[in-house]
Amino acid sequence: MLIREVITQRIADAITAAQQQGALPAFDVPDVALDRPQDPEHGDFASSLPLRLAKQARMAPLAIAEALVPHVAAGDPIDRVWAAPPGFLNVALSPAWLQRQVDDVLAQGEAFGNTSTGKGRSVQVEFVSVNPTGPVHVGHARGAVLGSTLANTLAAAGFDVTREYYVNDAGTQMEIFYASVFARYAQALGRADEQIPEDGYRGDYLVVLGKELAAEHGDRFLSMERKQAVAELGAAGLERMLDGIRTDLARIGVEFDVWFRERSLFESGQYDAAIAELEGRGATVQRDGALWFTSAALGDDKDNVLVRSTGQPTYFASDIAYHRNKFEERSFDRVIDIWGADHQGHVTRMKTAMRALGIDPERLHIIISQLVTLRQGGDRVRASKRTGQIVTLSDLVDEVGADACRYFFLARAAESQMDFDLELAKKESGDNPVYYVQYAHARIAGILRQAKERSVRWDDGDPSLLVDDAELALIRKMLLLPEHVESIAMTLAPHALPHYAAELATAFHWFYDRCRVLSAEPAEAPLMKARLKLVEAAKTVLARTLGLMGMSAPETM
RNA sequence: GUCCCAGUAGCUCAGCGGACAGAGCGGCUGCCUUCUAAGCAGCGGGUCGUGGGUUCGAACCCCACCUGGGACGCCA
Repeated sequence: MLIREVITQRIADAITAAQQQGALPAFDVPDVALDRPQDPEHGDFASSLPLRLAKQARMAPLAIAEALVPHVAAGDPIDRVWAAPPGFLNVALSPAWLQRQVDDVLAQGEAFGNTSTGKGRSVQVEFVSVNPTGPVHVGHARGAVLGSTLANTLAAAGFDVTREYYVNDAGTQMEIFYASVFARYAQALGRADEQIPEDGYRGDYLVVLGKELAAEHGDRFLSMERKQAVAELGAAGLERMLDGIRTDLARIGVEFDVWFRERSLFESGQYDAAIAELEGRGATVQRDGALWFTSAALGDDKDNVLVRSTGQPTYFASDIAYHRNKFEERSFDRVIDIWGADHQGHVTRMKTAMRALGIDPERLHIIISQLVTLRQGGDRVRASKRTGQIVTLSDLVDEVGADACRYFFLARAAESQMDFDLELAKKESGDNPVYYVQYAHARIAGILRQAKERSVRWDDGDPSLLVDDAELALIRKMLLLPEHVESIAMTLAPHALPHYAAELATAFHWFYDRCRVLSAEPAEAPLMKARLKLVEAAKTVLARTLGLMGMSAPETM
């Protein structure tokens, strides 16, 4: 049970008790609305409940707060409860309880930070899903980092998480891709007359791919029947593109449990079944030779084509089948999609489609990750594939490294457009928040390393000796991790994590500056051992936080 | 024209119904005989885009407008 839940319950009980004894009039007990006040003067927790209750109770807010104080059960973990103008109820945790949490953190080890929020419910996080027609660029990378961190955090919060990449290996764009691959392959074999289609993929990476395929397969596809050659060579090209995408993503620690093929929806009949169900529910109409989803009648701003007059299904149609598969075939309790800003217009119609299929759209959470602008000094480079200026993920990792890449992408809310400052990310100094956080971990590791070299044992250390403000502040900060995990699982906004990591590092650096840990003085041995416990616990929490963010926790720097 | 996102310190961004609006970078001052100064402490810096409204209380909710970005295709 999280400490905030304990406090919440104590206050709720206090209201009931106060009412029973006539100190407060009768009314329904609302949510306690517990805050973590910014100012330490206001305690560890604060409730503005009395302010909200004033009208209902017909009492002054401060009087309500004062009436509640004597009814909040005293004793661990609460040290003090008091009313503060204009009507807050403040709660301070007891130092003794805080000290004991050090042993608790050590006992939990790598599991510290876990919560039972998810209760084992299943959640799928589908992210990146870049069309395998080109390399991963920095805009996709933001979604990749966001998705993997969200997945890590949801797993920590007790959800059964599936990380999934949707491979668009069907549809018109792939036909164009296959034709482009074939042209580059033929060109690599000296056939200058083979041209990239009008709207084909012209990136240099396909020239390279064409040469590789030519080297591997020779000219046998040139003598084959054209249609079959394009299909077979295209399939080989697709797998190579996917390998490249997989490799690029692995460099920033992004991995998937499932690579779901769009084609499988057609092969298994699930696509037909989804369309048939929409038709059966009366959500479609034939018009101008095409099959339309009548989304306008369901509240969307317009209808959308499902099957073109050519008989070709649209991307939207197979995506509906895909989402039906997530909810119906695989029964995920929740589904989280992370899409780029250019898919924003797709959100409403997908939710509308779910409703048309009888699936509660509330189970589908779509996060739109906004554009990334790369900045190098004063110069700005738009990171968008369609403007022609491709800045690949691979280039970015070469430039700034995986950890900086992850930290900077994570530090911004998904819905905010962001600037990625390459200069700052590359700086190997404390100006760079990445190093600031990792340096704290390396400093901790250094202390523990030296303690071991001196054969110091600290498993019998007594945390009740930790009374310095910096020591208690560090403990308090450590204990916030599970609250952040829980909150991120609800808000799906992991950008709180890097901010928390920086705060935790600050708390440690302050402690480090004020409290010497290692000592050769026998008289100081008990305090040293207590501090070693604290330091080890801090290392556990910092490493876990970095782990959730997919970043490394260096032993030395 | 319609829809979505953003507008908070010189810059990049947190905060999104409560107690004097925060951090990092940049600027200025101090602090290394002792566990890594990739650190710590301090100073300076803001009509929270504008105008209304709701509320005991608004950066946060509602309405209108302004600015920037994105989306409005039988592309994905």
